[in-house]
Amino acid sequence: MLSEAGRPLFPKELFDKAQVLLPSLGIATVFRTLKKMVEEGSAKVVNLPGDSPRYERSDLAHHHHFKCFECESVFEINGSPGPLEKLLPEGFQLTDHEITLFGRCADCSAKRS
Amino acid sequence: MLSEAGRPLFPKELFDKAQVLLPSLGIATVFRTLKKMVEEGSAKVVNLPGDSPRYERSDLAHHHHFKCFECESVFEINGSPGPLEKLLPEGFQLTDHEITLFGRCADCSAKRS
DNA sequence: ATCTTAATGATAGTGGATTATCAATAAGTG
DNA sequence: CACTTATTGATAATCCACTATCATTAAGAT
Repeated sequence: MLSEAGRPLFPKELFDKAQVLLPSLGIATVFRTLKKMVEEGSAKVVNLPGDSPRYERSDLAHHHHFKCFECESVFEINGSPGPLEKLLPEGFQLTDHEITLFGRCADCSAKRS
Repeated sequence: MLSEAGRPLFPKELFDKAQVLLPSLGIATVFRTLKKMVEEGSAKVVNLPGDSPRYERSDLAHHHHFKCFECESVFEINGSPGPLEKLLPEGFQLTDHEITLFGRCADCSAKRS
């Protein structure tokens, strides 16, 4: 149940993938396992705006996500824009940030022209 | 029902605020009105990671949001980090982005020291 | 004012994700 | 192996945001 793709997955996606290998698997076990993995630190919750939580392994380098609004696919984006601290008002402390890019992925862009 | 605060609001928040002025108001009307306003373009949906949709007036300049993980308050953040296009892989087209900063707001930072 | 049509409020219903329950199965242990 | 304990699968139950329904009320029109 541990392996993952190059993008964060929904519990249901994980369930479908895992069920191919372990047909008796139940969805409850997926949720239980994910919860445990997050507590233990081996998995991370990925909340993209407007969607229910996805999950990814936690040993990935800091990255963000791109969501194609046409095929709904999510991609990992490496690299970061400039420093974000300078955007904060006086007295605010920054501890985390989430950047989601939206647009058309390479495939959907190609199919369009 | 139209006026709003300096931050995006949940339908329920809007409902509570409006009910003070118009005690007979029902929650259905809030949802209906918001839907209409979004269609007409006078309001905008704000999806912050992990939360249900908030709403804000659409005549605001481009901005992002900061969410205090202590008091849960959301603040508008003006300004933008560097260009985001350069983060994209070949062939990807960027049409929108969402940046959410997390941390401790000025009030919660102060109360802490 | 009378008739017609649109907007509203109360609330039941829906949809989707997640959790609880509990009997069945699998793991450990000695 | 016999027994104790933990894990699992199936599914009912829960939670929440949102929508549908429909009788009532308010607006408009003449």
